[in-house]
Amino acid sequence: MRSGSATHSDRPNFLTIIRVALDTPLDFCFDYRWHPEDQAAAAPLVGQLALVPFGSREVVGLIVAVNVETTVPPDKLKDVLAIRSQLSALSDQWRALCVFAADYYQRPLGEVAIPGLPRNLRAIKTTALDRALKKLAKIEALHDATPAQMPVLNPEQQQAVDAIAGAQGFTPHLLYGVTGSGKTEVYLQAAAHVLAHFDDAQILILVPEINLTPQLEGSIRARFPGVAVATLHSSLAEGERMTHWLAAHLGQARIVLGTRLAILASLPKLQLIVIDEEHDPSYKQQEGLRYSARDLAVWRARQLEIPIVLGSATPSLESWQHAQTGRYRMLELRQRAVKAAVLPVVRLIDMEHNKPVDGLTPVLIAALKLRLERGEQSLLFLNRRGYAPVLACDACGWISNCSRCTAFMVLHKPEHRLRCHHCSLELRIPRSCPTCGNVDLQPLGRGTQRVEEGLQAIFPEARISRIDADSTRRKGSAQAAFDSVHRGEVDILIGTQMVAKGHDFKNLTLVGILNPDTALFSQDYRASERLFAQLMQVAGRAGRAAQKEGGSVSQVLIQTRYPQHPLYAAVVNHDYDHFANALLAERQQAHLPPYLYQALLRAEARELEIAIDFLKQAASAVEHAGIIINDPIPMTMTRVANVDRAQLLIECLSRPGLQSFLKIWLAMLRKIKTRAKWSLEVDPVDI
DNA sequence: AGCACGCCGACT
DNA sequence: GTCGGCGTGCTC
Repeated sequence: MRSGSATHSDRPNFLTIIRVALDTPLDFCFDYRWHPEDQAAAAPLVGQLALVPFGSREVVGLIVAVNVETTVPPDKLKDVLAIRSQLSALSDQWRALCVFAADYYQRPLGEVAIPGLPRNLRAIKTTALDRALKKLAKIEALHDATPAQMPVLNPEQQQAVDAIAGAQGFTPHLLYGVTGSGKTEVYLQAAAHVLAHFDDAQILILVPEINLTPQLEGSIRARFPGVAVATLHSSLAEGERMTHWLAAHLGQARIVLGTRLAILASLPKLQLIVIDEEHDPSYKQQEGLRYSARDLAVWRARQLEIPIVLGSATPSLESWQHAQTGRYRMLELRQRAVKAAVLPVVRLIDMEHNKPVDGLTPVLIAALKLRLERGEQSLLFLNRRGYAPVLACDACGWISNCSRCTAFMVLHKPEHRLRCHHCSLELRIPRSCPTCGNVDLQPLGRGTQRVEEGLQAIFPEARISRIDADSTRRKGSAQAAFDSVHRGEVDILIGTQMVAKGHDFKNLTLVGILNPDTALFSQDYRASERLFAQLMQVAGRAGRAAQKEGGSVSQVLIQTRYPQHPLYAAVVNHDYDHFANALLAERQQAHLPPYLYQALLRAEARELEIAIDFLKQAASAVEHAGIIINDPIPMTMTRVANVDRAQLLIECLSRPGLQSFLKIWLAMLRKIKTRAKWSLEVDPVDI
């Protein structure tokens, strides 16, 4: 134990000041003294991790500078406790990525760089790190990049692969192709090309949700049997996360497959990035550092001067715009690659003329009946879980409001509960109306449970399975439910958006979409873009496999009250091009993203007034040319778990303009004394 | 964000 | 008499 500054001043030549980024909301770094215990200790390097005392705790931080001159008074300076010298330093490029993200999203560097590291790397003890390093050292590095046999590509796919393989330097590609057009095969062959041409290349493949797309991981491993593949996602166990992260950092893992958090992985030999389903909202982190993994991926590709592939059947308007203007290279897959597979026929069912019973129109019921007779599977998509979204009293008008949120409590019949989906408050279903005593309480509206009940009454013999967040609460139960569908043990599958992603149901020939209309008239201008993507994605569950001889063409039936709506016309015609172009034109005219850049200041407090008051102060804190500061408004769902929330939208026609404003503004916001909790989001998606 | 310190209410 | 509520202030 060293103590007393006299010791240090005795040998000033050995004294080094190092600057460390720590995971704290304070937007500056911290300086520490370091001197070798003995002559053998190697000097700390930028990019290494260091254990330091911080307040009353000991924490691990990232060394961002050594031999700096410090302005911290000597009596405040503390000594570094240890350098994690067994771990090679994180690269300049990785740190530059963190610096960029911190700057762009207006957060301290440490909050970007540290939380993404495996928890055990941030631990005081290094036993887990040492163990993982030992384990990796024993694994013989795999070298054989020879892929297992490669399917022959159709001309469009081949063109796409050639374009990616031939790309020089930073080249963003938008791989635009409907479900089943063979995007995955393009990724795999582009990857094969990169692995064959660079001895030590690493490839990063991002997917929205790794648990819902187990097929991709399987295809990658099968295609590259001699290549080390590592996965990175939030449901890894700590030990696995440590070894996988280290394998990436050491360059051992040649293909890294991960969710959004993998974009912050250390990948020293990165040569290609693939973002599958690039439009997917889950690429946006929605708490803490609210980054867009897709945007960071593009930045990273530019920084490294490597190609990046953004794949989607329904690209985000941001990427679509870039492809239109030529900033991204458009690679289009028009044909379905699977032999004999054809696009499903999409039909609209006008609910005005086709009155639903229990939420199901006669046309849809007849279509379900036909599939049952043929022994084919059907999928009903309804993005609303529970039995009914509200319970109401006819006599006095009471409705099941949550006492803690601006929301209804949802009726969950199997559990005999009213449940708030926002604060998880649960009540027993009241036997009679709490205000007037009426015993005849009515469920209003329809969720997946109620559809399941109604369907079972119509088709008592049918094997019906419901997949939603409620039916799959137990770990592994979602997988079990999907497996059972794949084994053909289910005739009709009812599901929320959980069933929309990834799964490829071989014997599924009917998709019914029950209540999509609400998104058409949403306040959120992004709702229609999302609805289109979701409809295409669900529709893609049908008709993926080659049709049996004489089998039916897969059918998608959409129940709607607005069959004339242009969005549905585009879905029926499988015409994203025109739809996206029309949306872009609207956005341009209305001055909305991607023609405008936004930031959102949110505030929350026990009383709405406190939050609004803070936002008002923030709005008047500074004036700035070219910056539009809107009025503070309560959020649509004002109260969640007894906290009131409000927000303030900032807009600017130029991204750098917004950036430089935010920097100044934030410094002023930090000085405002308030009891509200607040946070700033750059490029918000939910407004 | 943590965490400690600090000053006022109901309890073994 | 103490446990503990969360307000305020600091972290190299």
